[in-house]
Amino acid sequence: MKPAYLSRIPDAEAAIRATGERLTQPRVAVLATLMAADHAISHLDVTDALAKHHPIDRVTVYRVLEWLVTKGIAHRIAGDDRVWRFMMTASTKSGKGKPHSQHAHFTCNDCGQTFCLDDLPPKLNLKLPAGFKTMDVDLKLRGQCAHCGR
Amino acid sequence: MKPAYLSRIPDAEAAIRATGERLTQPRVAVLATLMAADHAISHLDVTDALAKHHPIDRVTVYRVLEWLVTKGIAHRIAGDDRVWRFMMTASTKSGKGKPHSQHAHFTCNDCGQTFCLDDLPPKLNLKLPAGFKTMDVDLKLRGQCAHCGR
DNA sequence: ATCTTATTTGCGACTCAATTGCATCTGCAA
DNA sequence: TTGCAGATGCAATTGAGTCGCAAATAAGAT
Repeated sequence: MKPAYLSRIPDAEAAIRATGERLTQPRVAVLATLMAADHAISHLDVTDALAKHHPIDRVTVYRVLEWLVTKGIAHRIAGDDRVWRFMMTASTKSGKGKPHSQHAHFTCNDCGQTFCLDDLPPKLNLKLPAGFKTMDVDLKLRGQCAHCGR
Repeated sequence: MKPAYLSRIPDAEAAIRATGERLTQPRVAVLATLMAADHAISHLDVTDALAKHHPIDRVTVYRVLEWLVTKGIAHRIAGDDRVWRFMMTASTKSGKGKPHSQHAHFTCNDCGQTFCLDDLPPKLNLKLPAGFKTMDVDLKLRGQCAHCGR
């Protein structure tokens, strides 16, 4: 069976071209891998997924991932194991708009996968102490995902 | 001027005694330091704070901090710089009850300090995808704190 | 189609928070 | 006071992420 990311290569190329910057093999491969994932993945997940058909240096994976974040194509999640995980931004998935500054992540205590819950939160009106100004919100949930729950 | 944590030593001793486990100097010193902090602090902050009067090995600080977390006295926050920071749980502060499973942290983009916002959220009723069960909620805010904002 | 050049990649070395193994020490109860 | 399970200190190790630099390459210019 072929790796799932192969089918996302055309999409990845289009997204990278849209940035106006260089279209390189590592960028295409990493972005396609990210597009094929339905949950947040680590740099190591990316490296492993590409090892067979598109081997890429670890450092390059780090740099491409970081580049995707600065372009607003992906976003970075701090895991409980001190490992960064990356995921397509919801806006990129739907193909338009800028990165959502407010979103929720769900990490399964059993399988360890992190999912991005795009629909949440409907609206949380927080009352901060006087003088505090919020610029970014990140809501993290831990529990049991649908797959591990049954 | 004396270190602020000295005045919390009696409180720290009482809290440790309440766990029914051993009362040791490192545990008292680390917990008193945590009690004296109004924001989340790293293991290095603890080590430095104690360096003069109660020098403690780095590894012991790590272990005591982890022990405090398992006892529900403190909780651990994953920072954006891959460094763990620790803070008293709200329930411990008020002196009763079990660790709150739902709380908010505010990290200042300017000074880098992380504060625990106990009052929040008033209530966020999340609708998860079918089959997902939430066991823990962590809300992280980033922005500008009251001190840096003026 | 080939050349030019700014960017990007790969590799090795490095940083640093955090962890582990183990010998020594110590709080606490008998 | 003593015995010892549990805690501490120290040295070595792990592993994610970063840095410097030479080699490779994408994309516009010739």
